[in-house]
Amino acid sequence: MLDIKLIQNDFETICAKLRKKHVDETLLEALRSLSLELKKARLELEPLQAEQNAKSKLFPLYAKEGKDTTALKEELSLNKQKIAQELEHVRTLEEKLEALAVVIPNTPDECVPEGKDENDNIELKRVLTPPTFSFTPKEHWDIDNKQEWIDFERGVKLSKSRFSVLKNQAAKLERALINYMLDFNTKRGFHEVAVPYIVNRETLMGTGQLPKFEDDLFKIEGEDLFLIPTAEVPVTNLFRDEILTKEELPLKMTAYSACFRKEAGSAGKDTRGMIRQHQFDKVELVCITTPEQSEVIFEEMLNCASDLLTSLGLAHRHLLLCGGDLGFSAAKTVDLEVWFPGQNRYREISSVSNTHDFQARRAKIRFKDEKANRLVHTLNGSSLAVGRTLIAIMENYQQEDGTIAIPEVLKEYM
RNA sequence: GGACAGAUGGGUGAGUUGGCUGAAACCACAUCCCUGCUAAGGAUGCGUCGGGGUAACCUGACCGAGGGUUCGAAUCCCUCUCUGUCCGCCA
Repeated sequence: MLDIKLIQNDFETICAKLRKKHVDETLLEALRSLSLELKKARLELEPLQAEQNAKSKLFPLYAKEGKDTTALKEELSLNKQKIAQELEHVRTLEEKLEALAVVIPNTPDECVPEGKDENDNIELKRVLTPPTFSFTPKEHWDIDNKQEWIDFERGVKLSKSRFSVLKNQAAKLERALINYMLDFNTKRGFHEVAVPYIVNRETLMGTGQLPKFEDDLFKIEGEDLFLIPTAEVPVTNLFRDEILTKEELPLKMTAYSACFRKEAGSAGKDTRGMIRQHQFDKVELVCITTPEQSEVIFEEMLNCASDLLTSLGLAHRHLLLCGGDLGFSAAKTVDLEVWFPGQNRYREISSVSNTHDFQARRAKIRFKDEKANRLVHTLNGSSLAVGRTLIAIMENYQQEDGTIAIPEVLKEYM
């Protein structure tokens, strides 16, 4: 959520920033006028309440002095009605304001480039050079054409399209990858946590998936509960409604979880193979920091994910997302794209974002700083999407005879 | 799933015959003093969010959530949620 005060006091700046994200300005104007209206309404309500409070305290005094309270009582009954009216007005405005405020995305950081979509993202750097092959490299489903590793057909039988089953070496590699990634992150100072895969509405509001993106989530029927789309959701919300001490920051966490996404709006995209599934595994990094240190932590997280790819021998590149491609909660995002020889292109495998205080304001995560309580910064990043790493290994480590080599660092995990 | 009990500030925990209690006390924490040695003593401060004011300060809301009764509710009534204990079930 944006800071309403900033919208009141520095409207033009907020508008200019959100223009990068192509937000409809009439929404912002509505938000501003609503917030001013609410301020005015409160100003009318509060003196009435103050009067009611003060005069109510007269009753015990009157009783002591034996004075008659009939007139006072009548006056306050009347005032009470006025309060009820004003209160109703204030609440209506509050609800409207809240409904509007929670669907407006975060403002992008200054470093975010202008742009419409993924074509306007800026490549920051490339790490490792893609491997060369003495034969034409295949896509992962062709390497494994007998479905010895990934059984797409039976995944569909069990559930529906975009579900798959891992078998044999693939199942084992998946497990090895999860352990390797968690160990790698732990060595970098991230503390491992294991969290629920089913969370409530407040939790999803906190990180910004709700109310706007309910269609992307799997909902538990008959309950106000949802399957998590990423571990970022429960891990960030661990500290919802809490006031942390400055000493315990930064909180650096890593978690493995299964992730569930409806992939609404992705019809026809990546329908083959394991790139885009309704259920996938991911190892996530989440940090909670002071505003002062969040940029440093961002780099640390990005390096962690990038180094992880390097350690697996996977060529990749860093992409600074442009305003139009930036997610709802993010102020700044760098995507990591790994080289897929079979597809002959880079594909996203990690995404590291700084949300500044956007999620913190929604989730009320604060820290004690000297005198005041301030909002923390929250950051998240994948390190890495496990399924995509698995198929990246399949494509990059494929041999001419159809077998697949195992990256050196994973051997002890297999 | 059934029965009973409970839900108060960072923690423990008073307050539940409605009225200067937004909240005792203790612990923790912060600053200062004393003392000097690893422990102790003293003073002050210390809930959250918001509005007004240069400031001192004034003021609104909040005692699980929502609603009700009342001039006035942490305290009474209703609904919901959660936690604990016992029973049932179960990996």
